[in-house]
Amino acid sequence: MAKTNITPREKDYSQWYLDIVDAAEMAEASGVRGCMVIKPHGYAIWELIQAAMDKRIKETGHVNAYFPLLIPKSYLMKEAEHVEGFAPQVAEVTRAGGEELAEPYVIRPTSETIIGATYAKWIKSWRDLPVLVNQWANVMRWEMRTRPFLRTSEFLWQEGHTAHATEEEAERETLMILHDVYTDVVERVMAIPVLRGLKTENEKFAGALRTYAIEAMMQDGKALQAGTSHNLGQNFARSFEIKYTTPDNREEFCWTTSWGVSTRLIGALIMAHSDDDGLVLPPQVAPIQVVVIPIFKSDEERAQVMEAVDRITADWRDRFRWKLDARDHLSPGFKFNEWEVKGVPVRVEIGMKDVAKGTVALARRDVPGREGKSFVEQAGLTERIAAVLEEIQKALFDRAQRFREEHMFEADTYEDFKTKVGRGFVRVFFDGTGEDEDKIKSDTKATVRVLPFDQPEAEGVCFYTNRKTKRQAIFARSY
RNA sequence: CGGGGCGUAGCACAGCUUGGUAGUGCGCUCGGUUUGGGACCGAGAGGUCGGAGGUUCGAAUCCUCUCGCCCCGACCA
Repeated sequence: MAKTNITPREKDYSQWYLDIVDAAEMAEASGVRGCMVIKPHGYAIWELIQAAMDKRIKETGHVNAYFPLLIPKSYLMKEAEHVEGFAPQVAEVTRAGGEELAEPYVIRPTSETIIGATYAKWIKSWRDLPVLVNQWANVMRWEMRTRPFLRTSEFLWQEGHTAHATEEEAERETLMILHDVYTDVVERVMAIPVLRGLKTENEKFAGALRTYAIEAMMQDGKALQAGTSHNLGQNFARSFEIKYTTPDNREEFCWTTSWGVSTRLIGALIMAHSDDDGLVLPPQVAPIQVVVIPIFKSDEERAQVMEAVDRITADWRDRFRWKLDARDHLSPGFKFNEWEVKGVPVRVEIGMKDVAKGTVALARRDVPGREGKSFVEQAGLTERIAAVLEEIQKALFDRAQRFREEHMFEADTYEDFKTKVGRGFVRVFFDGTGEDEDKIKSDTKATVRVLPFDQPEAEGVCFYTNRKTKRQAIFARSY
């Protein structure tokens, strides 16, 4: 009998992804085109990511607030580049209360405009700055083609919006979020290594001066933009008249930023770590870190096994997120598979043999099969599990990093580039224009993911234009 | 919006060509036996066959219209 009904990655990566989402009960289709129901297991993962992000957002001086779902259409129209970028994706509300509205509302695709209009009222003096606000919200962008978590018409995210007195301060904020919040959470909590850098003009946020991003590599060698941080310059400040009076009584426009990560991170989590048996979760974002499966035949055995379970789990309450699976109509084998598919990092099996020997069976999700299963003493089990959870967290990051290194290429010529770009990231000297990027994209489906922060000292030759340049870019196909 | 496909039980599908009692597997309910890698036996519940119209003695099946969904391509956190 087949172990799972999950399509192997090698056969069809895209179907594998959909199968994982379904089998692990993370999300399902809804009655609304392009919108998913996030099921409890998927949502619990989101809550853990959210908690880690929220903690760091607050530690870095920001506060949470909430702005409306609906935005007057005229607001969206104010920033020219912004309108052009978002107009095709915006849903509008034209009727309410049984009547045609005098001015339509748009359902927010992002909140720069309504927050800009608000900040114009909040900010009068240099003493009011900086304004450091974040909101957790849903947004809607009408997408032609959707995939659970990776791209849905409605998605959940956080969007930070800050206003500053100087360009330098806004730039510092933009980079601080990228490094200290986004990279920290994605690498340390989600165990996904990221590349950091600047987006090209082609790839930046509509209305931004500059966009910085973290990019993660998926197991099929494609890139996933995992978070973006924008220095908006004075673009929105001018459109919305976000102005302040300086200490020497001059009126100046503010410098604003915005930055966000979304439920797409759950897609990254799946595609970075999971295998053909199901979801694999880093312990820090696992809703259940340890599952205990008791095994017994008679009521008498049950009593003995459960007594041992109570004993070994007595001090777990504040240590682990754990669950006892005592459902007695299901076989142990069924339960093993079910919790594996759902990505639970550690499984403890305990039956009569263990009761007799004072042991348990301990299985690691990141090491499938017999290899990941060992028999350990009940004494000291709590500490042992704590250590194993840390090992798994580290092992997943190391594995993902190794994978990325193995799929990181360099290319000197366009021909060479073409042979490599389908397999991973390609780092090249590049001084091409936006038109060149478009051409490369239509030829190869690859785009500049980032102009990495770690640029070389030495000059090289652009792989596309053959001109000398010091600028390097990382190209990849992306989600 | 173009190209392709599909709507039959909670899910996956067969039945349609050639009209005649609506089926199979999984799941679900009940009873019993089971339980160290997806247990088994028995009994049972569950359907306006996407919708509307038409042809016919009779339509899941044939015809017309309609609605919805999925996949592939053009947009994107």
